[in-house]
Amino acid sequence: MIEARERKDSISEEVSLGGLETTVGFLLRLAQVAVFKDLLAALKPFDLRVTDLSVLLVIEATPGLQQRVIGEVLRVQRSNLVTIIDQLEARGLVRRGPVPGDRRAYALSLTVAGEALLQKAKAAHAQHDRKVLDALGKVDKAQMLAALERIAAL
Amino acid sequence: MIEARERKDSISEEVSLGGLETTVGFLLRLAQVAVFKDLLAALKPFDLRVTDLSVLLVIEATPGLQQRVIGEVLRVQRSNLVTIIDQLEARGLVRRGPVPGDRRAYALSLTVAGEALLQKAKAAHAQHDRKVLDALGKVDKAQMLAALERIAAL
DNA sequence: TGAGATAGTTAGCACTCATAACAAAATGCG
DNA sequence: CGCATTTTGTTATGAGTGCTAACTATCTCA
Repeated sequence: MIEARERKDSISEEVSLGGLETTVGFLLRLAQVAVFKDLLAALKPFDLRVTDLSVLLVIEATPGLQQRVIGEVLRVQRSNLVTIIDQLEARGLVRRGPVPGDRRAYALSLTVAGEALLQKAKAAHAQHDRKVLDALGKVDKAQMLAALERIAAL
Repeated sequence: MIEARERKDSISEEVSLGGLETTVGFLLRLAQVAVFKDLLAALKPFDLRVTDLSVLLVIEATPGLQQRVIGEVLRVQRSNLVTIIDQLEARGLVRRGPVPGDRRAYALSLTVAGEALLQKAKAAHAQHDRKVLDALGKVDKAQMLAALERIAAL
C-alpha cells in the first residue's frame, strides 16, 4: 500500500494549475467530493447513501410528505426517487401510506425500524458534520451557508 | 415556460429539510452543481466541458506535461484522460509530442488553434468566475479558498 | 540481463442525472 | 355533468462520469 508519491518530485507542489487553484469552482468541486466521500463512509455501517439519509431526514421532519415534494426540496428527479423509496420501503424503513383525498399519491412516513436506524445514522452524520465545521476555520458558518446559497442560486 | 411553482403552497418555504438546510455539505452540493452548470453553459459556444477547459489551462501553464501528471493535479483517472485528450487532439487543439528519453509518454502542448480557442474560453470563464465571486458577498475569497481546501483534505 | 515498475490504452461496470412516455387519478372549465 | 388538462407515480432509456482490472510497450535498476 505504499503510495507512489515520491517519484522524482512531489508534483502538486511543482506543477501549476494555470490559475485553477485560485478558483472557487475548482475547489468547490474538490471539497464537495471530499465531503460526500467522507459522509458515504460514515453511513456505510447503515448501508445508506447520502441521498437516502437526506430522504429519511426530510420524511422525519415532515411525515406524510409526497414523493414529488421530497424530490423538489432535495433536487432529485421524481422518477429517480421511485427507486430510492422502493429500496427504503423494501428494507422496511419507510412506509408508503395513502393520502386522504388523493389516490395517486403516497404519504411517506418512517417505520419504527426506519426511525431507529435514522437515529443511529444521525449520530454518524453529526460526527461527520463536526469534521466539516472544524475545517471551516475562520470562516463563519452562517456566512458560509449564505454564500453557498447565493452561489447555488447563480 | 410557466413554472409549476404555484401549486397550493410554495413548498421550499413550508417544508422543513430536517436540518439539511443548515448543513455545509448539502449546500456545498447545490453550489457545486450550480457552478458547474453555469460554467458548462458558458463554455457551450466553444464545445468544451469543464474538464476540457481545466486540461487546456494546465497544459498552457506547463507545456510538455505528461497525461499522468495532468490526471494527478486535476484528480482525473489517467484512463479517463485518454478519451479527453483523444478528443482534444482530434479537434486539433492539443498535440501529443514525444518525450525525450521516454517513448511511453507524451509531451502535451497546445496547438495554435488550441491556444486561440483557449483564449476565448478563458474570457468566458472569467465572466463566469466573476459571477461566482460576486455571490461570495461578505466572505473573503482567500478565506473561502482556504476553507474549501481544508474541507477537500478531510 | 531480468524482475519489477510505469505510461498509456482498452474494456467493462456502477452510479448519478435527465428525459420521454404512460396509466391512473385529480382538477377545472364550459 | 362531461371532457380536456394537469398531476403523481412509474418505467424505460440514454448521457455523463468515475473506478477498476488487465494489457502492451517501455523504462529502471539491481
